[in-house]
Amino acid sequence: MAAITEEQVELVRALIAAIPPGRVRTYGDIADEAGLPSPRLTSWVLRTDGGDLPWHRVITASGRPAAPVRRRQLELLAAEGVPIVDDRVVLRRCRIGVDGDGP
DNA sequence: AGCATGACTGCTT
DNA sequence: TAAGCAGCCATGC
Repeated sequence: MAAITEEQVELVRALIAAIPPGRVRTYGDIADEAGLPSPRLTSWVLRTDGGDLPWHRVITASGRPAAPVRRRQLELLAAEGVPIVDDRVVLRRCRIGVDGDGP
């Protein structure tokens, strides 16, 4: 029996599904919102149940997509209008839940 | 029971 | 900016 409940997993999926086009969120943000004890659990949910979810809208805090799918994600994100520079997503412009205070 | 793995993050060099 | 290191939690062997 996993330490996390089905409710938590469901919440994670809901949060990911709620991400609007042209916007992205990090694993850590989703984990925090869903109440997961660690951002690694977000990857776990995505990897196991992410079949019907817009997984491409979930990226690492580095602004770089996950390794096994990074090529795919960059293409999908770019198609949605997400600003990408040098194979990297511009989080300060498309990240949700955080307001870029500006440089 | 113990060790290795992974779609991670933050801090330090 | 990039690279290295430790912490993190569930899963698989």
